[in-house]
Amino acid sequence: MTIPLPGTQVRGSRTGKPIMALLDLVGRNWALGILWNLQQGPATFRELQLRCEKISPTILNNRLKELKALQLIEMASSGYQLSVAGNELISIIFPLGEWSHKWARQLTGDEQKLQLKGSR
Amino acid sequence: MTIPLPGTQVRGSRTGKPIMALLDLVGRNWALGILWNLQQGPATFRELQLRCEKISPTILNNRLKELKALQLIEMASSGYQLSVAGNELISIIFPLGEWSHKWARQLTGDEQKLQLKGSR
DNA sequence: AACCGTGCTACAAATAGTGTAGCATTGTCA
DNA sequence: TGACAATGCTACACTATTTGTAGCACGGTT
Repeated sequence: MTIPLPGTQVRGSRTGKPIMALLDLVGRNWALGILWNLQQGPATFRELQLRCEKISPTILNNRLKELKALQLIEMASSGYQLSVAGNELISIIFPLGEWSHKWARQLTGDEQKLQLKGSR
Repeated sequence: MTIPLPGTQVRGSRTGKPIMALLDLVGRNWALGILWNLQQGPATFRELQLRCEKISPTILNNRLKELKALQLIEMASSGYQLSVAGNELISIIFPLGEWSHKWARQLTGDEQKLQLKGSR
């Protein structure tokens, strides 16, 4: 998979509008999960595997490469950690944590309305 | 693909913490892109296909089903539109639009440091 | 030298996404 | 009424991505 560098053609946009590059990036499985888990502090490769419960090393490595190339994370002696930009990104997204609880309460409140089966 | 209902086991978390369900959801290709494009107002299925430049009807339909089940969008006479919750989600994420420009400028500024090839 | 723990790769199987074609339904309008 | 167009959406074959397990290569320790 190519790295969604803003300004180049990315999945979902030939114009390469930065937001589209960003949405391509975060639309990749685990990308946000990795950043989210790095909030708790730097982690080694294996530590990250644990924090992300069920990530495979292949995909962890792919995402790390992409996030590194896009300068959202960096490797220090203590392991992988958020870069300045990565921190900014996470802090924008941070309110999602609290919002998701409210959303979850609302959803399970009217569970009976959901069609959970046959989603594919 | 199963719908990442908070409270159930989702990709990346057996505990089903709401934030993990949410990250699973937005980590799916096009999920955020669809919500983003709905900001401009309601759209029919075909209109959405156009706004999302290159989405296939199969995946558009899958994402719409998921987003509907999770009550982030709803269908009205004018087409698909953001629900109240969907609007909240998007407004949290909205600052990403501006941030992505800054990020893009910074990235292209030190382009020579990137290894763009061989990312996979 | 034998033993860690590390980052990371190989590889086959499973899963997800793409792109084109087109079906079924509804609403127009002659 | 019947041809036509637009809609939501599915079929299907192909390709791309992810998963999960195994394990290699390297740099410390003991």
